[in-house]
Amino acid sequence: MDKEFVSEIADINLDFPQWYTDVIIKTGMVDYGPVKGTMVIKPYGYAIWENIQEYLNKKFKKLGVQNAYFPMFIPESFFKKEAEHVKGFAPEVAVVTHAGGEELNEKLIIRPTSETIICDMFSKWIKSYRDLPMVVNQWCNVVRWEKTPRPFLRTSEFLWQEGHTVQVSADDAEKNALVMLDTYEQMLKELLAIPVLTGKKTEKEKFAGAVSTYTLEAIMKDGKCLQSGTTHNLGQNFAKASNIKFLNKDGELEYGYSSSWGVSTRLIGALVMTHGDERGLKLPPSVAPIQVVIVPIASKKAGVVEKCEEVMQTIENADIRVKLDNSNNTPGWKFNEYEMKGVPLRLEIGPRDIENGVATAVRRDTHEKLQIKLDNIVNEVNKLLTDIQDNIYAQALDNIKNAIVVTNDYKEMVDEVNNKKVALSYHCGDLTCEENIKKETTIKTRCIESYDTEHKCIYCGKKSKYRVYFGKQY
RNA sequence: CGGGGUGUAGCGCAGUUGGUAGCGCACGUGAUUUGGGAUCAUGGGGCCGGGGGUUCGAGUCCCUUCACCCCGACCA
Repeated sequence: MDKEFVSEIADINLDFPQWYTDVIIKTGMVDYGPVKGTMVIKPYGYAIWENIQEYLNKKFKKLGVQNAYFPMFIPESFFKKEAEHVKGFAPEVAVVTHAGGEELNEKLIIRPTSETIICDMFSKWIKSYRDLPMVVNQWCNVVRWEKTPRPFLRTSEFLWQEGHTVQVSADDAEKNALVMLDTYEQMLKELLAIPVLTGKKTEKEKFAGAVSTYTLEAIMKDGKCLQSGTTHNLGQNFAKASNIKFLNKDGELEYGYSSSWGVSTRLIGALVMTHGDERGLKLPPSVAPIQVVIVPIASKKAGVVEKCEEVMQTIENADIRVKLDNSNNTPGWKFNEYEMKGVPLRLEIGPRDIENGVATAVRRDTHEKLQIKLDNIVNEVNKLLTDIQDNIYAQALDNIKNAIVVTNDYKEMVDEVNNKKVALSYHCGDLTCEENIKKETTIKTRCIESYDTEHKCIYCGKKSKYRVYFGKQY
């Protein structure tokens, strides 16, 4: 075969949506469920989710987060307590009207998010400032009846974690939202190798019922942005709706201040579209279900299978996720298969390698082929995996840098945004800066603003925060 | 919810003026193979998305319905 690889997925440059669908289906991450908008997360996709869970649970424990579980059915009356919340979610909730063969007295909402039910429980548990902060997380499914579903990116039912806290002060609630934003950013960087732009959502786009919403925006290979996580400072809005009151140090009764934050299985979609290439998935080693695949060459020749099994054991004992593919498929088939599945490192072991005391290693990220010594295999593999992880992040960072345009010229900014690029601009956000407001309202794209950095306003020259305008979005 | 498209074997498709349901891949079995998607032999697999019509006869024509995909408006 002349071709270096054989592709059974659409061309990433010609048809990105089809490429995405092909990749997630053909790598066995996901399948369509029988109900519109539902998906079956298959073992290869679920393993990624498990790795995300493992990472976050460790981080959460260090931050004093406790895991718990709340019911998925929410009484309609609970749901209606917070006016903005209802307005925001009503169009997409699923409602149970019948159960046990009878019509229910009170309809049950299937949670689109759990603020209302969790806050109701909190109101029973919280009496004093000594009970605070209350910090609880749950891993669960939620249902939002979306009109245009896509696997991982937008499904009628999806998996996520939702953390909910009650704090003693407005300041603490705000701080918590930012600490969690930071935690997510670290996770995206360290585990998924996805660089993000973080910022505060505009009034129009913030969470229904929140005081402020923070977001992490990742840039996909096609230039569109994907919201990859959010944290919210809910102020006293939900505390008032659910009657969460505590006695403060001065003996006064006060409403609590709450926050909430979540990331979902959408992260898997982000992973695919951030790193993938013409061969398919490209997974960072930290999150890859299979970090190393061993492909035996001429496996019927004496000693090959034995050597492969020995190497696999050695690597496995070092806590590296390794797979030995002893199937009857040809080596070429296996090369293509595991490249498509995004396995970061492939080890080929055949008679020639065994004779030389080496394995032929091929990197998924650079396609670089090198010989590594079998008697030092664990160190060599670990070194390569670390290097691959760093390189994949660097590549993604390059992409994002290329996508961003920093401009002080309004027209240029609009052009770039329409051109699917991401435009960074500085302005004061001051309602008295008329020119700013007038111009801004003509941009119809997602926009987030900084919450901690000061620059000069491009309109009036005053010290200001920056705003990031995204082109098309998922 | 608007615009476009597709439904025939697990997947990808063909099916002529309406006349016995096909091909490739995948799958089972046996053998030979193995450094970029192997070869031969042999075998299993179908309510042609659903419901109505027209007809001696419908995968094919007509009506209707459902599902899914893509592009827009709304959302993690």
